[in-house]
Amino acid sequence: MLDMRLKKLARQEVSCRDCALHRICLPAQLPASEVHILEHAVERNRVLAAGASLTHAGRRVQALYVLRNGSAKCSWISADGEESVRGFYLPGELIGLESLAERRHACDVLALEPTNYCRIPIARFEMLLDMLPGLRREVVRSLSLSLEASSRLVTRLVSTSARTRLAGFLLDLSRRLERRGLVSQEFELSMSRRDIARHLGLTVETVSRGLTAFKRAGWLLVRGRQIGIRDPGALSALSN
Amino acid sequence: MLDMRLKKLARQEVSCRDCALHRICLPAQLPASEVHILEHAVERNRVLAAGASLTHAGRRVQALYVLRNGSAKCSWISADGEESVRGFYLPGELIGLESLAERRHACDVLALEPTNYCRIPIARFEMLLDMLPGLRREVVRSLSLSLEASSRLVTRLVSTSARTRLAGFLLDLSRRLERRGLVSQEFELSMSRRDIARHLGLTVETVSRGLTAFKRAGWLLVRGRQIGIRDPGALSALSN
DNA sequence: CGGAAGATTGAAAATCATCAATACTCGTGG
DNA sequence: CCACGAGTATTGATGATTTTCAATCTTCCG
Repeated sequence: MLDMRLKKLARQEVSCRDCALHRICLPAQLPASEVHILEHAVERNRVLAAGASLTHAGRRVQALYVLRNGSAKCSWISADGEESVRGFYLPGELIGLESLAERRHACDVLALEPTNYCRIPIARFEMLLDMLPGLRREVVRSLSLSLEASSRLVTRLVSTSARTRLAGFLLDLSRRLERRGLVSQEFELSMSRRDIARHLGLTVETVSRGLTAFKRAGWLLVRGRQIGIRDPGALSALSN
Repeated sequence: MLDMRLKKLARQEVSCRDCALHRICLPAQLPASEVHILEHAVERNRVLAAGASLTHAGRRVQALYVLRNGSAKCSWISADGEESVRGFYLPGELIGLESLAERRHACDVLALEPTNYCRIPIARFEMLLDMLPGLRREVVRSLSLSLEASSRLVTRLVSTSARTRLAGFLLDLSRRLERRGLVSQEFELSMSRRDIARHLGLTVETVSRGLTAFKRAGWLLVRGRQIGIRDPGALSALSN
């Protein structure tokens, strides 16, 4: 018994159920029996230094990933050398699903801060997919949700005004943090202004000016990367 | 034998294999045995007048759809009454997958021209999903591809210049038509300039000016909604 | 033919990008 | 501990692009 405990401590966790993310992560809706099988396929406690990358665009997909803490950006360098940032990953969000069909990663995923993550080798995952009906449903669900999130992002990007896009971005981030049980009104941006700009199709300067405008309006507290949302209603009214 | 033929004619087709889209549609990569089962669940030969809608945002998902000809737009009316166009569906593209998780449609889908389509009731589809491993793989693949397409759209929208977005839109449309074995250099836009504008986050006027600019540059033939691509290379260079 | 919706074009105003200068932050080494 | 420097962020001035407003033209359908 004690032996078990020590082993558990040494490897931090053995089970997905002990994980802080068990309410959000892939196993959340899975029957216990399937979780038990799935977690044997998961390589836990992997670490990534800030700036290190998880995937490279064009490389073969070897595994799926889930961050346990920290955050990552998903970006792509186009032919002319410009970087476009497709999005940011928060803990519990499954990484790599969109590359399942093509078998090659569509973008670089790069840690924005020191990060722990889980890794699931793709071959074992696909095997399990054929075995576990619950996992299957969860994957379809997860893909479906990603697609919806992507659609929302499109809606946000289509809004012509820079302020609107910025407000939408901040609110989306806030909502995703809230879902993770984190403080959603006060948080620290892990990404640079440049990353936000590249993500929203704006320039660094416009992002910066937008933030100070929100600050002056009393809607936001901004100190460097520390953000406090003071008037979500006003931001929401803008973003719609 | 003759009886069978007549019946077939009367209902146009009974099998997915007889369909003109069999190379692109969902059953394309499916083993024959599974196609056989799937096609019993498909309601064929349904029609939709131009302007009629297939789904309404917020309504429960009853079925998935695939257009057989014609085209549709996927749009969403935001709180302030503004319409944002998430995208356009061409024949063979599965409609409704992104709403699978939420069980409610995320947007309105509306026919842009007189359209025939297939309908698959969602309950039967989900039952088949548990029975047919090939179908499962195809659905995951299809979702994964949609997600990738959505990512590409994001990349396009993030490009700051209006011309760039417009060029990317036209090339994407051309590629999708080509994949369907249709003429990809000469085609008719089924959507209005307003729809294109709402889709790209621009105004009608900017879209119009962009098209005439491309025309003057000799890259495009434009006569109303009739488009001829003369210099795909130039457009492609712009869109990257 | 006439009317309505869609599309184009022009001129003005607003927004955003670009260029440039300055300030802040953080980690490193003196 | 302070200074330095690189990377990051803010701010200002200018110019380009895009929106907005308005007028005209085209197309399509009853």
